[in-house]
Amino acid sequence: MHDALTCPGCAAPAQAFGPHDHDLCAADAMTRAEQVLADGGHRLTPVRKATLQILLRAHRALGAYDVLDQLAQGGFGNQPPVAYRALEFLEEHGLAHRIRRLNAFAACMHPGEAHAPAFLICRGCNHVAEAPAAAVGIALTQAAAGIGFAIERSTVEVLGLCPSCQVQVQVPA
Amino acid sequence: MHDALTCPGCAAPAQAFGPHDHDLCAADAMTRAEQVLADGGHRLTPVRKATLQILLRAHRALGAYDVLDQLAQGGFGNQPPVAYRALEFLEEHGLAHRIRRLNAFAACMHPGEAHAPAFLICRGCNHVAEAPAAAVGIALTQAAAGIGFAIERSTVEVLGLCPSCQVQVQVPA
DNA sequence: ATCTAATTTGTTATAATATAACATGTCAAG
DNA sequence: CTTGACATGTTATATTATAACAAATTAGAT
Repeated sequence: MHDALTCPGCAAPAQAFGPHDHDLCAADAMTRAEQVLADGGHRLTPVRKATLQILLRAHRALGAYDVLDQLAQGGFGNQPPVAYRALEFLEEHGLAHRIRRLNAFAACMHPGEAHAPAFLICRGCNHVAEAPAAAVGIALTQAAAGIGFAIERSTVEVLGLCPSCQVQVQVPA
Repeated sequence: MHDALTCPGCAAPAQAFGPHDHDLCAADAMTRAEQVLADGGHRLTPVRKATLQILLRAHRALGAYDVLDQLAQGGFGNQPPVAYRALEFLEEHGLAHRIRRLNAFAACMHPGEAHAPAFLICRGCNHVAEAPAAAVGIALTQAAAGIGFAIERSTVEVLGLCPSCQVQVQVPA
């Protein structure tokens, strides 16, 4: 059910939906994750590290139970809270993103950098890409400021068709 | 669990989180809903109408099972698909919005008008307001166009504190 | 070193949300 | 007044998520 591929921020925008060397863009993510956590005085424990590695290796958005299966295979607990806790921890610290439309989670490829992620979800190939959405964040902040609302977290997700699927797939999922 | 108040588009932006006469702004919604559906050759059947009325009267975001309870009390079926089908129908036709962060649904107060809704969810008082987000839509469209992605539906939700809760509530939910 | 307090992990159980599949009913067009 | 499309009802189950508590581990204080 969860076959949504993703590599947010992994390539330049123009290549986000194209092929690229995921190992290269993911290689550094773990290191930076450790830095981010160390800076904040938090720990990248075994389950958390394994969870992040699962997301990084998957190179796509995974459901919590998909992650749980892989954690269990790795010798960790096999009950839902094991996965949910690790995923929530990663999200809290900006190391993973939750994609609500898919009930799924994806590794963040540029932890530490402030960013309000905007996800482009292709209903043709199920790829998920993170768009350069600084302008979106600014527009949102301004709209909120207009009525005195203080934004803390944002969810920006769009569903549509990526370039290649615009040619091949025209039927709604 | 679902006590998220909402009245999207019901008042001017500055009053979105303030008091206002909901009956006035909701009064017209049903009429416009009927027009929108008639124009498209669709039917506002009893369950659908009842569902929309439930959302309008609630004046807030309701979970599908909350809606279902009220439908059942109104003599309709009491099984989940009854509510989900009506809610999905309303959403498809722009008469209701799904708020994914809350797993909830809210009536749209200005059906027919093209709009990519942006919701402001206050974690203090659970109010939900729809922000004037034309700029957000434009920014999203441009970001997507930059990589050739064709947007079909968008989800824009932010969590934070509304003006009054910024004074009273400072503790995360 | 080792005690203590806080954090983390594991487990049990269950809650909350959502959909598949099929039977029945309704409605409008021909 | 029949037929085909659409809508509703129902049964059953799938999927996603959390509450509550026990056991283990870790970091810091002494």
